[in-house]
Amino acid sequence: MSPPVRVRFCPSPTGTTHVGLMRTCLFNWAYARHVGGTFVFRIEDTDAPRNTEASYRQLLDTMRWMGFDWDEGPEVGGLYGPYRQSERGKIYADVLSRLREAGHLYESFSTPAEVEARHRAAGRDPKRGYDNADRELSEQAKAALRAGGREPVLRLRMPNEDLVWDDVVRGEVRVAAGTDPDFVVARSTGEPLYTLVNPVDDALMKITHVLRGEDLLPSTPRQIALYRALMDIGVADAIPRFGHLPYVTGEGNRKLSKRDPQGSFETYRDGGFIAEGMINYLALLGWSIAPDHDIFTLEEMVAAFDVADVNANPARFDLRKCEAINAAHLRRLTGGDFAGRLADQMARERTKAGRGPLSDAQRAVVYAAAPLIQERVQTLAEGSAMVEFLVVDEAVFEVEEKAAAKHLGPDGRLALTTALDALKHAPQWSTSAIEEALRAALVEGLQLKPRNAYGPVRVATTGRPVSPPLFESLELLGRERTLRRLAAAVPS
RNA sequence: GCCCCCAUCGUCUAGAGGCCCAGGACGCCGCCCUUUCAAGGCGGUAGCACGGGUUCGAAUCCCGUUGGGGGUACCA
Repeated sequence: MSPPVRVRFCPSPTGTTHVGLMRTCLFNWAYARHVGGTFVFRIEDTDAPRNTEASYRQLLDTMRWMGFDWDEGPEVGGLYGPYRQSERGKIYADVLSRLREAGHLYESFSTPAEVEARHRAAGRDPKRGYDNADRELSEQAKAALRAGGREPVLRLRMPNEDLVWDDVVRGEVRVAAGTDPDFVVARSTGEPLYTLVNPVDDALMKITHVLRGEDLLPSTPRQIALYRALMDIGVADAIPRFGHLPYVTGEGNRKLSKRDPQGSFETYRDGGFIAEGMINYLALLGWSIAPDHDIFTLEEMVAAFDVADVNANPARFDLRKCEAINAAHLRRLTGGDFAGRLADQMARERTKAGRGPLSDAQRAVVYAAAPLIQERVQTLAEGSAMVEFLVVDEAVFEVEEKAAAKHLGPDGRLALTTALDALKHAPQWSTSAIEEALRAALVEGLQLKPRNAYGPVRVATTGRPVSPPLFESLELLGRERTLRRLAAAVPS
C-alpha cells in the first residue's frame, strides 16, 4: 500500500503572484483534496534580498481569496514546521554536515573563469558547465587555496549513471549519465541554496508528489541524485513522484512571467474577476473536466481531478475565454451574492481612487441595480462602470465625449426636449410610467425609431451609450436627477 | 553549443487503433429576440505540422524532419 498523498505548494515571496503559479497551486490543492491527501504550504525564502514581507502577505491573502486552505504551513503550523525556509537554517546546516561526512559533498574552489579556461585548453565546448575538477582535491591543495583567501562552495557528487523517472504527466524521462555536472548546494558563506533546501524540505515533510512547473523539469535529475544521498544518510524515506505541469504562456508563446502585466494575478482580481471564474479558467489550462462542457465549480473539479489527466503541452492564456468563463460564474451567483460583490468591487475602486466609501443609501441603490446587469457583464469592474451613474456625485457627473458626439448633437435635440417635457409630467415615477410616457411622446408622437428615441435619453442620463435597461435605470435615478441631466444635455 | 520538453480548429481542449471524412468551449460571421448592451435560441467558419514506417485499419503506436518552448548560476 502506498503512503497517503502529501503534496506541497512552495512559492518564493518575490514580487507579485502570477497566474502560472496559481494554476500550479490549484492543481496541487485539487489533487490533494481529490485523493483525501494533505496539502502543505511552504515558503521558499532563502534568497533573502529578493524576498519581501508584502509579497508574503499577498501570497497568503490570494490563497485565501481563492479558497485554497492548507493543512500545514504558515499560520496553521504542522508536524514538520517551521514552514518558512528562512526559519529552518539549523536544519539545513545539520543536513549539510551529515551529507559532507558521508562523502556526498565536496569543497569546490574553481571559479567560472577557471572552468571555462580548462574547457578551452582541452578543446571542449566552453559553455559545458562545471567540469568536476575539484572532486579529488588533496587536503594540502585545499589548504593552499584557503591560504590564498578562497572559500569553497559545496557540490554534490553526481552518480555516473542514467537518471530516470516516471513523470506523472509526461511518462518516462531519461537523462544520460554525465549530463549534469556536480552542482552547488551551499554558497562559500555556508548558506544553503534552493538546490539543497527544496528537496531536503520535501523529504523532511514527507512529500509524496512533487507537482510543479515545467521549468523545473531539467533540475529533476539533480534532485533525484540528492534524494539518493538523503536516503543514504536517513533524511529521506523515498523519492517522490514528479509531475511537471505545462507552461502557461502569453502572447507569442512565451512563458508568462511575473513582469508581464497579463501574467499578474492581482490584475484579474482588481479587474473584477471572481475566484470561481479564475479557478475554472485556470483549471482549463492543461486539463478538462468533460468532452462536452467546461463550466464547473471547485467542488466538481475536486471530484474529477487527477494529475495523471493533465496534458503535457503548454497552454496560452486567453483573456477572452477567461472573461467568458468569469461571466458564466457571475450569472450563476444568487442575486444577493452578486449584488454584494458588486458593491464591494465599487467600494474597493473608490478606496483606491481616494474617494470616500459607499454610503448606505448608495449601497442600497447598487443592490437595486444589480439584477439589471448581472447577465450583462463579464467582470465586476464592468458592472461597476455600468451602475456608476447611479452613485456618482452630481457635480462630477459627465457624459462620455464620444457618446455625446454621437447622440447629443442637433439630431438629438428634439428627442431630448420632448422626453424632458414628457417625464416632467409623468403621472408617477415608475418603470412602467416612464416607459409609457417616453413611448407615447417619442415613438408615437415624434414617430422616432426606438433606437433613435431612447439613445439620446440614455446617453444624457447615464453618460454612456451602454447601460442597464433604460426605464428601470431612470426609475432608480429618480425624477429630479433625470430631469436635471436631460436639461443639461440639450444642445444649446 | 549541449541537454530536456512539446506538437488536434485563431485560442483552450475531447480523442488512450476502427465509435472520427475528428466532438465541445472561447472568438469570429449570419439570423431570431430586442429600448442600448448582454443573455438566450438557431445556423455557419475553422484543425489532426511534414515524411517514413507498423497494421486489414492511425489523430491515436515507432522513427526521422521541421517548428515552438525551456534549462544550462555561489536565483528560485
